[in-house]
Amino acid sequence: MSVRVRFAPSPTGPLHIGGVRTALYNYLFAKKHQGTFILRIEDTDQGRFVPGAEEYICESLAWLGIEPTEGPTYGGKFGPYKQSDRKEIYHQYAFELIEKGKAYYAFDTPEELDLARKSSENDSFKYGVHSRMSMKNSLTLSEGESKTFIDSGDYVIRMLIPTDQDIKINDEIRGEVSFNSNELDDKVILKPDGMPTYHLANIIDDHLMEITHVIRGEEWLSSTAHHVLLYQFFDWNAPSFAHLPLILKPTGKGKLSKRDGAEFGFPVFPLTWARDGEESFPGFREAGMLPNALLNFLALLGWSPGDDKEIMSIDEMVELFSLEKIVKSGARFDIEKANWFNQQYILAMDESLIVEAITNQAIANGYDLTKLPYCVTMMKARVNNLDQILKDAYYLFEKPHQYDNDTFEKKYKPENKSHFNQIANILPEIGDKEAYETCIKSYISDSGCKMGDIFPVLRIALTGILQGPDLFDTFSILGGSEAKERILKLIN
RNA sequence: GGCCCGUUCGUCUAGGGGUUAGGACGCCAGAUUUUCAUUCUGGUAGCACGGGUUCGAUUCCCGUACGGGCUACCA
Repeated sequence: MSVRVRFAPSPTGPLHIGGVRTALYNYLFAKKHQGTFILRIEDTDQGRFVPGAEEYICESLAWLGIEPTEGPTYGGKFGPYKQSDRKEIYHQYAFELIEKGKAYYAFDTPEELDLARKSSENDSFKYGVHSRMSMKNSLTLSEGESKTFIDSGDYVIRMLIPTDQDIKINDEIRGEVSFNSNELDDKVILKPDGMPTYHLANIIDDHLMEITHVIRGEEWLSSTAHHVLLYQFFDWNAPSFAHLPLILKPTGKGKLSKRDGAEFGFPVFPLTWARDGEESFPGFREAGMLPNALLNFLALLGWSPGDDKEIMSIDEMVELFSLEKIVKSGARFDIEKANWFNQQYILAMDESLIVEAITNQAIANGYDLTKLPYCVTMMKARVNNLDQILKDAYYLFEKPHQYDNDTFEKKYKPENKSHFNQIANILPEIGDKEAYETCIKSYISDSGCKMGDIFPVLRIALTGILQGPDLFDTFSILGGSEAKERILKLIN
């Protein structure tokens, strides 16, 4: 049987970075086994539906290069791939469970359930084996009473959890995990609006779509017992389960979430999410992160190939990937390491592609595009994300905004003023790095002044700061008259 | 609170009954560079604790502690 895995996000907003990793692992696993990677949209909660979220998910996967081959916009013969389009299917199976005596109607109002919870100790109320007979449902009410509720459509369907049963799950990552059914609640599987809950929809779809491996976050581990039971109710074979460790906040206190980006100062979404009248979130793409660097970093957050290999292409990851190598414990998100990966990818990237990538930014700033290739050559080893190049090297395109006065005062000796004037005057109008280097160095040796007195000041004159690319490269890209102007401006 | 899962340098991890416990990020130092960055070299730092099992446990078992997840008519 060929491997079929699915990534099943719900369109409630932008796709979180943890979701991206789940998608990645599913993708790697599918490719590794020449299987199929499927996208399924889990939009059973109409109240949480966010327009544009589905498009965002697809765009993110496309940007990262881990696209599904089956899904809403990708086609496939197991559709529809959006759960809201499968409502009737779930109905049919929910009623089948009622007929089989594996589920029942419940009529308790949300207020009544709330009350039951609040009046229990520590909110320990559970709608299950010990409490269902004192609640309002088709098990406790007369047939007539039940029928009245059912006819009015005011009901939910709950799964009937068996008593005293051990449910064992053989997780691909964690090994055997077991639950006792007495601790499980009678989960709602069909809501009053006619939509299924995640639990029902999920197992029906996985079965119908012939999913062989369910690879998802650890937050699902607890409810897997319910899912296994549901498979048993239907007499279906359950797929294999693999529950991934969670990606934690940098502090380790809790899983990384939506607003942690603002809290810790880095994106937690692949693409920027900005909608009118909505809270917006920055994305890695817009922050200058390369998709393969992000993937590489994410892959290693919870998995390792078993040796010391760290920089890997997607193909290499596919080759090396295995569920057994996935780590069991949660991993903190470390932006420093993500930046390092990005830097490595920038260093290895073809320079013409970098130029291409930052051209729009240069146009927006009104910069001279002919300088871009040279600028990239000079700057690429000095940044760890793409949009930092033009931010850091703005002085190659416009006059310095400000000067490092402390250093200037420390390095500039008024008695050298004439030397700077001289240098400014002998600069060739155009020339390569060597031309400027020869010109200035020979002046220095002829005049007997010290490099240490001259270079730092020239650097500040040209760029405003002390650190940056090679001084003579900077002269070359700026040209003689611009350099002269900047030198004269500073020393006068 | 209950149930479930986890715990190797600050972080991501390799390893696994006998190892100088390995790598990477970060940090520190040195080399290179007119500066910064890159690159290179070196350094810092770890098996949560307590009991077993064993000739020997970081590794296996049991507890404890700590951390995380779930505990909805959300996914």
